[in-house]
Amino acid sequence: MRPATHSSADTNRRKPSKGEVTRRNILKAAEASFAELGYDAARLETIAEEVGIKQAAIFYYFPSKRRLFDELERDIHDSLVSVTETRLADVDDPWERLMILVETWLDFMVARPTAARIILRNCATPAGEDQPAEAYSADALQLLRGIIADGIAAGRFADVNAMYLVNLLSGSILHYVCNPEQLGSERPYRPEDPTEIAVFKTVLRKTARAVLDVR
Amino acid sequence: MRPATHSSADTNRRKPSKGEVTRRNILKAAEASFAELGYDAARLETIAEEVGIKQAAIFYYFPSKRRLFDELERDIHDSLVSVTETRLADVDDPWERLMILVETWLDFMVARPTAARIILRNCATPAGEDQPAEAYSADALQLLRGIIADGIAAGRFADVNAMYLVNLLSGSILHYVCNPEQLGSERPYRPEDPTEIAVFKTVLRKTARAVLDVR
DNA sequence: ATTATCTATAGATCTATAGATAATGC
DNA sequence: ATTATCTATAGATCTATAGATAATGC
Repeated sequence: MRPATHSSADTNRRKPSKGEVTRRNILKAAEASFAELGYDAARLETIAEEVGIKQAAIFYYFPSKRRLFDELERDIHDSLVSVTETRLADVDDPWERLMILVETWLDFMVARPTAARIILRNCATPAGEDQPAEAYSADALQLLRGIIADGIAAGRFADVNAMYLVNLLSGSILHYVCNPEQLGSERPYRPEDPTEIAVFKTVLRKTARAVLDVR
Repeated sequence: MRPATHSSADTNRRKPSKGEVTRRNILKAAEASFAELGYDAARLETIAEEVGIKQAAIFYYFPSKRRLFDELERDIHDSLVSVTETRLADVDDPWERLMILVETWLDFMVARPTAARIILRNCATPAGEDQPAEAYSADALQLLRGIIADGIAAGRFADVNAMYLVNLLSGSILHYVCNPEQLGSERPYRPEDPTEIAVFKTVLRKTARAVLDVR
């Protein structure tokens, strides 16, 4: 028998059964492995070991490695969209909304760098017929595009293709989180350092303001 | 017998022997495969097929898959540094130098999107003991850092950590090239379209100016 | 002769399945 | 009983080696 899908069971706070705990631990360990090594290099053996079970036990919870990965990606993007929408709920001004979105994304990636690495790897992979890579990130990007469109419609933003903002803002956010370890011993700044984050937010703000000709 | 390394032989223009041609074809096919699929998912079988030889023949030219990949990466970064230095040769003004560097990098990545994807994948991979991931990109990044440092020293640029510029500029350049296929059917812009490139260069220029407080 | 390529296959992994067994909770 | 996990292994790959053979160029 397959364990219950977490869909509604997870939402209602209940005593998490042993299986549910294991399932989440698998997802967590998988996220770390996939982020560090990429889909193909990541090994189910290692993931299971991290959880403290045998490799074959993973198949009790997930029908295949690919499905495990897919669920992970789904969770990452759903979480991002969800937290962004929450923070945007009470704000109307396009510029404020844009700033909140950018800061939320940065905070999210800093708190969950494994997600940033997985998304970055996705960006490197051209979308094929098998992999409609857009699918997962579409909602998040739509949020950003919508804000830009609103700002332009309201005459607050210059008429710029949202694509450039996506590349500039979300691209650099991902790099902010993923790059440091790349940059060697010289100045290994800590992306989770609050001071560093604050400075980078200022940089992002200046960037958006310049590109969108705000004020 | 191993074939001659391409080091000096390549530099002096000679009749390329059959082996040299095959070697280059392998590198080219490997670059396409590694870019599309990543190191682990890429298969030597596919690469050989693309070249028109059998998989085992690759080992006549390269001692291992890893070495093949390493040489590729070396070539990508050497080419980037080389073309950048050439274009920078006669320019002194820090701001002009920065703009030339950024435009050169963008042109390079647009002309060689496989390189962009490979670099992007590298960024996603945390540097381990085995992989001093910085090694290859160090020279290119040092070029950018040097220009920023000069500009700051000359009082032309605000005193900003070069890291932010790296994340912002090189990060978004990579995304500009790699992202489009990710963004689905809505507006699949062509990163190699000259008009698109010109606009994006303007965006990058505005960004750099804003962050560095130029003029 | 030397250089380039092929065939065949060893050896190492890695996912996934089958069936047995242990732990849990009503 | 049901849920969770284990052992054992089939089956599919994939890199890399060994040794044979074909093509090239002096």
